[in-house]
Amino acid sequence: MSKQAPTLEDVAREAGVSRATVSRVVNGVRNVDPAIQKLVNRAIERTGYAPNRAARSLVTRRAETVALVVSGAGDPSQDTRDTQDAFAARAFADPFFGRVVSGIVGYLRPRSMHPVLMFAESPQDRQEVLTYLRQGRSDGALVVSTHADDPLPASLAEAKLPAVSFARPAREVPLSYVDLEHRHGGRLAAERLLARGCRRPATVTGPLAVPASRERLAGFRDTLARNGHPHVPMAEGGFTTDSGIAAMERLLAEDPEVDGVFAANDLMAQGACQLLRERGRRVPDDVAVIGFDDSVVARSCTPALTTVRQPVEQMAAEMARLLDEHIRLDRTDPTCVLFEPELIVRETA
Amino acid sequence: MSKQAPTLEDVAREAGVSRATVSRVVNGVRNVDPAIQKLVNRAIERTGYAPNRAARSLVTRRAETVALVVSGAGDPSQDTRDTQDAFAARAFADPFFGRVVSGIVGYLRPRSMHPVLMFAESPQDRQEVLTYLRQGRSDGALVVSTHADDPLPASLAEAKLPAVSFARPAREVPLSYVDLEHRHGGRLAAERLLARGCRRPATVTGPLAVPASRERLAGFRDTLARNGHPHVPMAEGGFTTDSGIAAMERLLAEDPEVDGVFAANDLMAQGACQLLRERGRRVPDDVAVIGFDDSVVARSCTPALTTVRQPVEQMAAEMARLLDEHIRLDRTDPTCVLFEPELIVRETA
DNA sequence: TTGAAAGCGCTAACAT
DNA sequence: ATGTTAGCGCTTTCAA
Repeated sequence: MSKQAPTLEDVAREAGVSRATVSRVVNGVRNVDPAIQKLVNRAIERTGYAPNRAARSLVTRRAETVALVVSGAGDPSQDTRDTQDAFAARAFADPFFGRVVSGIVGYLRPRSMHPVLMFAESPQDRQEVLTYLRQGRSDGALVVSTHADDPLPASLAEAKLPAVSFARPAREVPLSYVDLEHRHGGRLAAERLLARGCRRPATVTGPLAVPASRERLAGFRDTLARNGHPHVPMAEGGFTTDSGIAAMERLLAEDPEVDGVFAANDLMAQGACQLLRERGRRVPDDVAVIGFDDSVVARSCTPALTTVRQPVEQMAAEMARLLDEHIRLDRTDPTCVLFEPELIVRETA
Repeated sequence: MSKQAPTLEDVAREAGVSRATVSRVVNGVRNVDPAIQKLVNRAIERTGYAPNRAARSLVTRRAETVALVVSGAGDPSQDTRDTQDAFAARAFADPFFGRVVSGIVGYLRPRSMHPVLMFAESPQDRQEVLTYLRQGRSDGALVVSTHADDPLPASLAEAKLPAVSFARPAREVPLSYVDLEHRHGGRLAAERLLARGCRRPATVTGPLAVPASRERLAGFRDTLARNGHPHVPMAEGGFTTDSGIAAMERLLAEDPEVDGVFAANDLMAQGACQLLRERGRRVPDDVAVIGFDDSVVARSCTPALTTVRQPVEQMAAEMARLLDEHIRLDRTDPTCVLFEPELIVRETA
């Protein structure tokens, strides 16, 4: 820098008061004479003062920053640079992630906290996250796991670092999380198909390693079983459009007469619709399709997707709120907050 | 915290050396006796020491953090919470953004620098970004503008804050940037269509307010004009699949005989393909389609998209490298780095 | 209500 | 090669 940034000292001199007083004004502490307050504010303006975060953090012990960690399964063998890059891109490919960020930023920003983006795929990566937090670079972590057996939540809990996870950690880990009543979501989908008079329902599931996938499936199946459908054809997908296409193809091979499909997310539902049309089925007249999430594609694709809404933004905001609470209260018992899904009826079912 | 985090002092005591020596070991400074080094490292391990970032930043004047700013047009009237949330989600909806993040993280991470995510849509937001940087919370900014007339680059330049923009700032701003030779990209697409023997080419452009869109169009048009196609039907899109569908519909209305389409990004190309098939055209037999970007959808959609590749990850990494350089050299002249597009031939053309 | 002063944990210049 | 020491800019008792 050509010119040194102005410090509290400079402002104090300019205003003819002490550092402490300026600090009080800056931090909005009461017990400051309004006249002096004005004086100081003017001095701040004149000098163009901006408080140095490092100095403040050093004493407050707060970074006013949280880590937003996208954490994968963590096969150590895959730890190449290529995979890592792809990992980041893949995470962002799902519209789901944009909504998570949206909700988090919505909460953090008014509190002038900021999210630091981190990707953790390998054990080293995860170690780095821990070190990062222990250095106080961020006050806590918001974790979005892409795999069921992500070991990060456990490490975080063990290190007693403030953290909140999106979705319940797979193993029993004493960590706060927000989640959806996935089972209810599956039930809503089943009920809708039944109400439409579907006689041959089937489902495209998410990766069965993911608990959410299993629960959506369970809710769907149980409801159908209770209504005279003991066996429901299913095909596992990978939450991508492509995998939805492939899964639908298998479903059609198993039962060419399917007339109702529940896909465990919108991307796969979209893929299913696409394949059905290619195979000459009209949606929803021949086959009804229900998605999950109510992501942006649900609204924008044609025909518009009937889907089970997951209030991702709200969930993400709640995640941030919980973390904030843990940080400020310095230690809180693990809390979990569950959200209810909602059926959004559009054109496909 | 129940237990105070160990400090340099603690480690020094444990190892029986001075703070300075521990600091040297931690920072890998030479001139340290290997024996003592070992001693210190053991002490670090025993105490579980992690250097406090705030303290270090206070003296080094580095946050080891950069702001990754997604910056919009900034109509002050739209400054509602809803719009903001949508803004974040929208930015992430484009696979382009995931690639940018990928490239940036790929560069930053090995240098243990971290990106802080920020969205700037309103004037207040932009002011916040400036304040944030002036507080030293990040060492510089990587700016991805979603609109041509984004005023942030100018403010950054004026404040002499280290910053690099993705794409040339609209007005003449003395700021570093990386960009693509968009014109060449348009030319590649035109040449491909000509080589295939297309006689009635048309194009779906990006938003014409975006310089990149205009340049791709210019390159496409100029090349065709030089080859006997003075007039080329065009329809403006908005870089989304939907807008691609709508634009293709208009194009078909203007000339039902089109046999070659250049779309200014892959999402729109995908939309165009979709509509063409719905209208009974085979792709590429009846109509050839060329996209732009070579994003993940290009590879995954069927038929796979022939497209003009933009090396987004490399560009983003270069952006980070430039910023890093500016930060370390403390002041560098604005630099621009241009990348060359490349035609990727797949199935649609 | 305001000021003086201690100290947060670290790096770096200087001394040894 | 190692130790001593002076701050970095801020918040926060404690006095006044």
